[in-house]
Amino acid sequence: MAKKKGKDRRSGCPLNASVEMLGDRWSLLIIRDMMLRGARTYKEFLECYEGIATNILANRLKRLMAYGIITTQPDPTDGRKVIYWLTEKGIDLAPVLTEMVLWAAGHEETGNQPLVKQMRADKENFLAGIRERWAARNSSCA
Amino acid sequence: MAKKKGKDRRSGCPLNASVEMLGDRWSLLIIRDMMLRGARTYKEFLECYEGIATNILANRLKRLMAYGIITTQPDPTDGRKVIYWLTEKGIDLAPVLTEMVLWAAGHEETGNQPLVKQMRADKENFLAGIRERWAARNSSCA
DNA sequence: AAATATTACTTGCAAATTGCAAGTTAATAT
DNA sequence: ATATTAACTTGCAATTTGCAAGTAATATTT
Repeated sequence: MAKKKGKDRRSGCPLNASVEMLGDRWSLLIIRDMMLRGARTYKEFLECYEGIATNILANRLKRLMAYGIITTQPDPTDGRKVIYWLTEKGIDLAPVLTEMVLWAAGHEETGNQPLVKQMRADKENFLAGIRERWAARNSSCA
Repeated sequence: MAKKKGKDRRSGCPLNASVEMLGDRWSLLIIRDMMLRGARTYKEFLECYEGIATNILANRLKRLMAYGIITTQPDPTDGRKVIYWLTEKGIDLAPVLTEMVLWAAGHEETGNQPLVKQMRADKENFLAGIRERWAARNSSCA
């Protein structure tokens, strides 16, 4: 909730905004877990095996909300849980994530080759699928 | 030159590699300055108006080199200067940057609208242009 | 209904990273 | 010869991170 200092001098090129919002070690991974793995609760994020610290997770979720990339809603069936959703702005990051995955896969030995293959084989179709699943989930809980 | 701890537990999905290499406030901006603005020397990076600290810049350049994203070469006409180049792996990040710019432009008010328009109008062509200029520069100095 | 467990956090503190200012070194320009 | 420039490095304070240990509000179990 600080982050007020360097904003002005980095406002020239569009990429600055993206880096401001996503340029850290965790934000994109959280978004990936929501987009690709169906993670929706705090606990699920913690368990997504990357070993993020709980205070950092809380902080990043707040930031992503502040940037309008995710929203929350209490779980109607369990009052303890909070459900995190990708907003439209959030799901619109799918092409970015896809290109990042494809880039890494093209230059490193990476895991989850089936996913990579699917992305490479038909990117547009892959992206359409992601958005479809997102829309379906959204409509079923609105 | 540290960065040895969390590597193992984040090696499952391809995105982890990308975030490991690029997930910070500066790396992508440096790459953008090379790709889009023709920055090639230490001084040019410092002057690219984002206000990066000089020690951080040195550190990030080292990291990007260690990851094979950039290389160096002494300037043949001025022994003080070091020229930084994007490798093929580096220029392959163009689609990632482009998607990031387009994403931000679609959801925020961002600067450099002409660039955004060009990207949106014909993404493939825009990317081809970037790669072409890169190849041209490379061949003229190899 | 009381005790236990779960979920989503917060807090405190040490360790690592960042940012700023001020060097340093080697090569060029004057 | 002297001053300037380019590419860093160093020292140190401030911020951020990561870990361990809470806490508060439900839900579940006995």
